[in-house]
Amino acid sequence: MRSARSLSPDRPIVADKRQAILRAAIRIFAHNGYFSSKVADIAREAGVADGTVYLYFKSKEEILHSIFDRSMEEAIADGRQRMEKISDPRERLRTIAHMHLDRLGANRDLAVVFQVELRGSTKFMEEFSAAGFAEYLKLIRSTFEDGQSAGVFRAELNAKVVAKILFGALDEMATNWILSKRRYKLAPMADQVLDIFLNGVTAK
Amino acid sequence: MRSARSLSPDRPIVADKRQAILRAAIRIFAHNGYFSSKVADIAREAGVADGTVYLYFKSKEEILHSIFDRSMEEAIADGRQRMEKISDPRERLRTIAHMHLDRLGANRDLAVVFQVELRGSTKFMEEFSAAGFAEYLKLIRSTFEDGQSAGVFRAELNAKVVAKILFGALDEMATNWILSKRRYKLAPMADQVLDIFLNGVTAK
DNA sequence: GGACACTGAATGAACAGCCACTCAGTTCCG
DNA sequence: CGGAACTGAGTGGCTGTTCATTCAGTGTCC
Repeated sequence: MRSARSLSPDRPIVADKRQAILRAAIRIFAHNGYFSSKVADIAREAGVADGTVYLYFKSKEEILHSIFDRSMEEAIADGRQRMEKISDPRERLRTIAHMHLDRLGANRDLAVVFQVELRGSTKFMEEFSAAGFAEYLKLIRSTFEDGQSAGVFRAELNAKVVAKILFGALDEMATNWILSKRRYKLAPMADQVLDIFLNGVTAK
Repeated sequence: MRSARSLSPDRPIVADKRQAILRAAIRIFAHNGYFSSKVADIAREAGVADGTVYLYFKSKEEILHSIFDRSMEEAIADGRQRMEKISDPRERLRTIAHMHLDRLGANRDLAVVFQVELRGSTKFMEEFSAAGFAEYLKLIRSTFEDGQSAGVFRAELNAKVVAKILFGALDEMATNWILSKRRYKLAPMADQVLDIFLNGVTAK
């Protein structure tokens, strides 16, 4: 190890602890719900003292925000990148849908936080909605509009509504998957949604 | 009025107070969120003392449950009744969708409770899901299956998934309507959803 | 090399505020 | 008068947040 840590001057192990706390919080929130989760539980799960949590986060609420921000940022960056290589609007929507369910399906705890905990108050909803969800809906919508311009999709449809429909359908798949006792793969549901959706919006 | 109340033997004004508390709770929950709502606030809004709330409800949580139970019961009874007069599966789904958004669109506070507050914890979600949502999904699903048998809808589609898609789309319309700053009518969105949905699932 | 001073990350006990729920007492009504 | 309905101040338990204290690691000076 030696003086390796002098490479990151001020905060040697910092990134790890922050990360550990976030990971712990996702698990705790998912299992107990945001409001029933105690900061002390998160600290224990992360292997740090209660006070340490407050060296990295201003409040319990900020932890929830950070979880959302990090994940959403990652997802959108990831998405934009994939979009660059695809030009067909139908394929683009297909990719978006798959990425959506892939991501949630890969981490059940995170999915619970996204599908349930983040929805639990208008206050949160408005904040989060303003931030990431809105942007995500816009991505779907503009992709759809491209398809309309290209004559692939029915021109008379309201793109904003169409975007909500696709999002809502995917969202319901995710929520149902979490609540279901049965264990099945989430990602493949995307194809069934797309089948109906694309069939419904494609210009003849 | 006089001795009219002796018609309901044991609890004269009971229904009124119970009703008042429920109504108050809907407003308070919608404005502050379930967890931030104080029982004292509900009591004040209902014009009763704190303790009175506990004469009618075992706990704060039971109030939330009652709101859900009453509304859902009413909605489903109402729905079944309307279904009797309609035989065409497409018309049935259209009616379900309209009733869904009509009901939520008619009472914003109740809509907030349903779309946001009831979704805020896996615990609630599981309980509620088990109860009413599941039954509602089943109603959609079996209506769709009738349509499949009749050759109206594509036979190769998984009815369970189709039901989730329709529900998810409607649900998203409602949630978006609540969160939106813009004021618009919710009910008409049903037609736009149905246009795409029916177009997507109809047998050619 | 080693003694000393310094730094700031980490700790966890203690605090302070909050609020669901209780219950002893009051009011109301027949 | 008696019982039922109602009241609302008080209580107990809980938990987010703070902060005095610790101490491993680092730099400085002789």
